[in-house]
Amino acid sequence: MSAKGLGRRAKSAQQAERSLDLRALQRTPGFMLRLAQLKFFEGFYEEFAALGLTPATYAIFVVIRDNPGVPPSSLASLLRLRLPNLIKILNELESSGFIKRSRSKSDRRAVELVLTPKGAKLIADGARLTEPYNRKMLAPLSEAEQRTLLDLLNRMLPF
Amino acid sequence: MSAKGLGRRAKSAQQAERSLDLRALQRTPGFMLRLAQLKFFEGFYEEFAALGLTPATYAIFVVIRDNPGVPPSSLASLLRLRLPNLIKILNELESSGFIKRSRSKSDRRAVELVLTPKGAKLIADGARLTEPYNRKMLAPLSEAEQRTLLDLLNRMLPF
DNA sequence: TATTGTTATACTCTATAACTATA
DNA sequence: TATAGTTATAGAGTATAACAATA
Repeated sequence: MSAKGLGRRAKSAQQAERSLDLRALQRTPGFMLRLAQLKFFEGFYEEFAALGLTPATYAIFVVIRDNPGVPPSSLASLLRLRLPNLIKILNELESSGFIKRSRSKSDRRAVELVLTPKGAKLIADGARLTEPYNRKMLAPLSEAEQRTLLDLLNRMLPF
Repeated sequence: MSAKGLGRRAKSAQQAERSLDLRALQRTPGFMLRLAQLKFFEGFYEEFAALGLTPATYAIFVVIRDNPGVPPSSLASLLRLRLPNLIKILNELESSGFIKRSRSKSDRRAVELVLTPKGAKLIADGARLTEPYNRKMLAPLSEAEQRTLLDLLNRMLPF
């Protein structure tokens, strides 16, 4: 995914768009969710680019931080990633020294994931950017509305 | 994108997940928006597969239907697609006989998009599936909450 | 020279199949 | 036989560069 938005277009094209009838899409929750997610992801790349974090690695770090020893299979299922795709990311995070893999003593097939001190530092730095970033993305809404939105999203999902 | 969800996993893995601490992600709007969008897209592929519609082609048909003559550049900007990627989809829709391209008389660089009767029939059939599909996706919310969610998403976006 | 549409192409994300090792 | 992890690989989706036709 890219950090850049769509490029600027000619004035005439922008004017043509303003006069279009978009009411059907505005009443389409799936389409509006896609736009909202794009906004959050594009904003994320801008805010967290200096740390090298992506939405995916951010979520991975958070879950391992709060659940040391979590296995890759649980992580993949929670984050809605296919296991082979998660493994590729974990390989990079481990070879960069952010996480460590070890085998479970009770079941030697199972892998236990933990953050290294370097990984813990990275997500701690990232966590400091999180609140201002979310505030910026949700700026058009009041604080009560922001809480409502988050509540409705949680209730929509089997999470 | 696939119509299938993640496969079923072993009981022990599911139990391990239930005991995980996910509160940080649940308070992360960008992550919850991603999950919500995945739910809508996966549900969409299930409901609209028989018609051959995807979320992208559905939105394209709706905008052309409500704005006959809309140019590809406006369409791409509205739907947050890059123009070259939209062009590929338009090529398929035109060669399948769903849309028609013609050159503007006032500016012969500009293309004007319209639905053929075949395309109009397809989106009319799709529109009939839309309300039950949205109701199913939003089932955990009351009707007032569904309206609130849509309103908050609209207000979050410069749309 | 700038704009619209288009082609070619590369890169990222996501998906499935098949393998290893443990149980 | 079944499960956890891994590798290899193919397929969407999305990105940029460069070109033709027109303004």
